[in-house]
Amino acid sequence: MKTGITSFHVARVAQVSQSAVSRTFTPGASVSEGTRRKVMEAARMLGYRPNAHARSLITKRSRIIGVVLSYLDNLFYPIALQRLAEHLQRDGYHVLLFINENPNADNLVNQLLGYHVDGIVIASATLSSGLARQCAESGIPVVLFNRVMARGSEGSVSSVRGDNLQGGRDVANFLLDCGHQRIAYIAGSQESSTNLDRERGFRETLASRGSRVWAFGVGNYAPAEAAAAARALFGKADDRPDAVFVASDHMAFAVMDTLRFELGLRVPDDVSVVGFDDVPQASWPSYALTTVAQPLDRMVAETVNLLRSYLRDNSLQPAQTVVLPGELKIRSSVQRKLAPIPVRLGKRRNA
Amino acid sequence: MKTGITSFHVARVAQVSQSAVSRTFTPGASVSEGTRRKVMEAARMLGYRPNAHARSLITKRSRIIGVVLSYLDNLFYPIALQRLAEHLQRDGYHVLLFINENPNADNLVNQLLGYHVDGIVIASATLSSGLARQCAESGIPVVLFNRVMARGSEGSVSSVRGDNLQGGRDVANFLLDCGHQRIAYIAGSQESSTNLDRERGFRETLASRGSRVWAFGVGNYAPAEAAAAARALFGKADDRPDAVFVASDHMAFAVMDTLRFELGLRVPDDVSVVGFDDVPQASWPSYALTTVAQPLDRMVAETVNLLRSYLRDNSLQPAQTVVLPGELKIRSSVQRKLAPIPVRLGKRRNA
DNA sequence: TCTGATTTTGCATAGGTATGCAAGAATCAC
DNA sequence: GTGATTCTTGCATACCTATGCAAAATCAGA
Repeated sequence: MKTGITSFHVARVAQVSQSAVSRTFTPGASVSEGTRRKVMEAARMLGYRPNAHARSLITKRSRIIGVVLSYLDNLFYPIALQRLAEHLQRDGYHVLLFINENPNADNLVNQLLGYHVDGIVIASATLSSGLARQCAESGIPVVLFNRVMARGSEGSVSSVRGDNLQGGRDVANFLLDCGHQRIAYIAGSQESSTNLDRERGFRETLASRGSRVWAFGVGNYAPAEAAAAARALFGKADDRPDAVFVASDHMAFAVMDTLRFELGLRVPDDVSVVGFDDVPQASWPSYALTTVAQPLDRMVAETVNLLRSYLRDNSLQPAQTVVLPGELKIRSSVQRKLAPIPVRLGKRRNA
Repeated sequence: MKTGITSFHVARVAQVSQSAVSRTFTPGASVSEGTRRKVMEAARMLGYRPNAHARSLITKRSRIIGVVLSYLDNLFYPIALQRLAEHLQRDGYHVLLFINENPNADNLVNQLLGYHVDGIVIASATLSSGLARQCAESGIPVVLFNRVMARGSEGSVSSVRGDNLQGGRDVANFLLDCGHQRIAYIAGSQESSTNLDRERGFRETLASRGSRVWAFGVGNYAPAEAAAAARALFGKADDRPDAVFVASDHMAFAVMDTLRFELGLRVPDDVSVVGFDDVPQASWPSYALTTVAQPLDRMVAETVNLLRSYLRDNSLQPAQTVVLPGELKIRSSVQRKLAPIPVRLGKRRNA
């Protein structure tokens, strides 16, 4: 029962030519109902499956999408990956997974190009932007997922992302509206565009309302580092922040645990906490984390749409940037020190 | 800058034959240092990469491993996937991802076989066992990850898994040793081998020590269903269980949240909770979940080892079953009602 | 310098499929 | 029944690389 059955074997059994077999398995090709039946019957008997490599060699389409990720322990990415793979599978495409362990991913992209993938989705925050451009130059559509190109190469590849800038603004407005005075920020990776945008929107809005970031730490999107940052910011009893915006839910959980179980602080009574992403755990009662929900479903759908449009006519289409609005999910991790005020109304009022 | 550069183009530029180009990119082939340099130089200039499809067409090795998963929201699987991909990448292999949405994965396996993958890892609990055997018959090594074949086809494919049976026993012994009397069980998917083994070890050990499962619910490995089961088991005030073993951490978190925030029960004071897997969250202070740690690293390493041995000499090797011991991680989600007793000592004592 | 051993190189082909082209079969209109 | 039209079919070839084989080049030894 070796896997050496080719279209020629099927052709012989079905008493037709190899072309007929090929056409039977090519959607839209011209085959009569009679031969189609004969071929299908023979193929079923022999256990024949068209060789995808031979097929893509001649059609120049592999029906494979390369996906680059750097870590999967933050649930945001596994869920995105799952949805993406499901979408693509429905269209007959499949995901070839690349884990970007060390920062220099140049070796990785070479392998990727060797597979002649039909498209590339980069959902990692640690890829060099030059690398992404190199992919685009090979004629393969590249979509950055939840990421934007570094300054200077914005126009070279497409990107789909949530509105991190506005998300940061919304958090700032919400915390000020709730009456918080000493607001801290715990950053993600300092080089990632997600963190930069969230931080900028946050800082600008605080400034525009006469406030500022009271204390600052860096978590690098790693829970352990975020916990350490929380210890540093909240360890001393005097002038402790009364609220903290953490650049991702994944870090925010670690921060909350550190505040509660290590430092003996209550959330939200002593400290309010806000996250970003709205991963499933954020809604679990243990955390009930107020957070900016990323429009994950729409992000995946837009990513697939972009790829589809590039694949349909592979003429050089201009790179597109899709920015989708998020939504502030208000849960009980933030204390309302002032009487409830409709969010986003008192925009010019001082805190 | 199209991607149509072949070994012939490189050969012309480097003033050598196409064979020389091919040999330069084939490890171990016979090329002189001079031609190798010329070829590498020309390849670099033209941006040449060997076409993986043409290569696998002739070598009959795709260097692709198909991985079948059905869901990624339980962190156990994304982390396993990441480790697996990293291991394989180091060996020059890559992961082609298949998400098994609907139970009838027959369509899925056809596509898989079409890619002529070098191996298949099935890490999903919802694949039909007949399907797995069909893969094995095609001459492609199959490894079941964290899963065992259904009865009747045990010998057809290899499997790597933690010792679920012993894990269930350990939990039973530990809960009895701690003095619990009314012990409940919330099951995973009733068809999955993981759940069946955990449940069997648990029940048998309870029985051998004169106890039994006091109450029973089914969570199907889904947090929402597990929460519903917890409501049903603990909703009434009289004869409430004093401990519950939940078949996975992922469900156990939902159970703990339901107990604490919906039913107003304290963990572990009112109810002790034990999980299975030891995903990262289990050690977070909010849960501090006592659980059976799966030997994830060793499971991945053994999976890669099995695949490697099959790939090295593709003669038909017998299917192997690797069972790796887990470890009970004792945290604060279980109350010790009796004086501390060394675990696993009083095995024959009645509860 | 010559001989034999060894390494390097090029030629030619195989691997499995899709597809343009022309010929053959079927259908249709009359 | 005939000619025009559309559908099917088979032939031949292209896609790109790896590799067996034999010729050529290089090397070692005297």
